[in-house]
Amino acid sequence: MKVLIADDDRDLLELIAFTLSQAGYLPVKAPDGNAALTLFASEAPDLLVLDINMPGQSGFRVCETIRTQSSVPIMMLTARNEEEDLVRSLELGADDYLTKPFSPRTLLARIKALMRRAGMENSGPLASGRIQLNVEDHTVQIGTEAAVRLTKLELRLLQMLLVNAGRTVGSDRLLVHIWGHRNSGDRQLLKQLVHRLRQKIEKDPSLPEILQTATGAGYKLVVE
Amino acid sequence: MKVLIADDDRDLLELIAFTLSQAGYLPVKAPDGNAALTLFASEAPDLLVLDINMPGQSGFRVCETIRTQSSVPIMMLTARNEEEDLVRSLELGADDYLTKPFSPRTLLARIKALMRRAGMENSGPLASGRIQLNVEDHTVQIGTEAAVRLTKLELRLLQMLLVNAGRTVGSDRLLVHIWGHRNSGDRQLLKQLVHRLRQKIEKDPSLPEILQTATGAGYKLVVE
DNA sequence: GCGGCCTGTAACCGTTTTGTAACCGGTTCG
DNA sequence: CGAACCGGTTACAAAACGGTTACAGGCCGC
Repeated sequence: MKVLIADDDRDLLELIAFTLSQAGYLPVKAPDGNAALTLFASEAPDLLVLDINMPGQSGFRVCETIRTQSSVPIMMLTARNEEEDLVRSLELGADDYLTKPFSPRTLLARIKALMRRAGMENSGPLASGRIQLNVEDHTVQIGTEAAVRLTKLELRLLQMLLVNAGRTVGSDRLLVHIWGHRNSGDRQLLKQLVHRLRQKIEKDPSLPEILQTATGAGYKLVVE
Repeated sequence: MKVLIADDDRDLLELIAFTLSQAGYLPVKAPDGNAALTLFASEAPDLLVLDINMPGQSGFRVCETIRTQSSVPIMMLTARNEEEDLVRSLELGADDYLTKPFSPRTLLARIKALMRRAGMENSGPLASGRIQLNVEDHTVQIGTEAAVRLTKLELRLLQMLLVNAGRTVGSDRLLVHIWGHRNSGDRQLLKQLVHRLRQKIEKDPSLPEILQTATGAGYKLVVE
């Protein structure tokens, strides 16, 4: 499993590469953004770890560029005071992020989680029961119904619920996953998003069968 | 969710414990490193918060020792000028750190993040005897009965009682755990909450078999 | 620039949850 | 005995929550 790491901090780059090779991955090292793009093309890694702050091409740019051609999982690295950038990263298509400093253990755990989440060997449609989510072209198909087009946010919501299909996902977790850190009291956004998604995927949106409410806790997907 | 806190600063220890109990965690307090190790063995907490500077065993040592036997998430606390120790801590397997002073809000956010990362956000159903508490979607199942939905406060109460199943839990402790510090005379709230919970989980709420009263002391859960 | 979606924001409504008060019966103790 | 206290219960008010409607600004393709 190849992992491309891009960071201009030499020490950190080596540390990460070492950690990953210890864990059985094949690290590919890029000291800046341009190298990252070149190596991405030549090495075809299975996962990317991008620092945001890099000379020349920022991690942002790299992420943006790569997302135009691939849905490979991307993890961003960021310093503690760049949290607004985070939201932008997620919007650009990054899948997870880590705030520096972090422990090698943590990085490893998150990378594993990302691989698992991405399904890795199967980067195609994410499915569970009668729900089939096609991440690439933003559509879902429920049972034998016609496929429905989703917006970016609806996709994120459904993705998170589908990964945890059958189990309740807390509102806070959803908020963080969909919008990045947000004023914690902002339940209205989630309320809205759930409502809009239900209009699209439920037979009778006022009696939800798929996207159910766990009052006081969160929402869950019923997939039988 | 039990959290072991080790700090020799009494005030800070109490503050952290209070903050965590407010947030629904079960704090366990250790005034020094040795106590931390003892309590770690006896209480089996789900997360550790360790101050680095402590008389006797430093947080450092404690971290090292515990890592030899467990991969429980560890957060280190450090004063501003101890940053070198930090790096060593992280290398030793700590998962995150906070620099003093910090706000309770911050601590809480980081602890939550840590739990999530460790994948123990919803550490599955907490069970004892015939009582099965599902924290993630706020339900309990008693024996083979249908699962019952609980409110946030009912969940906290039952959680506290279940963790101490069979033993009496004092009213004051319950009050603190559920509402945080409160006008101490406010037993009415607890009375109410117990009453409401009994309506949901007891076969005959007027003859409680599960949630029993220890007159003058508190309540306890009978799980046989 | 226009019209279309997508997203964020506010307001309203009915329901659930939580807080507060009052009453009841039992026990304790001066 | 009677006042004080305790826990259980009933009743009601206040606050929070979730669903819904409506609307405005942003963005994109035409």
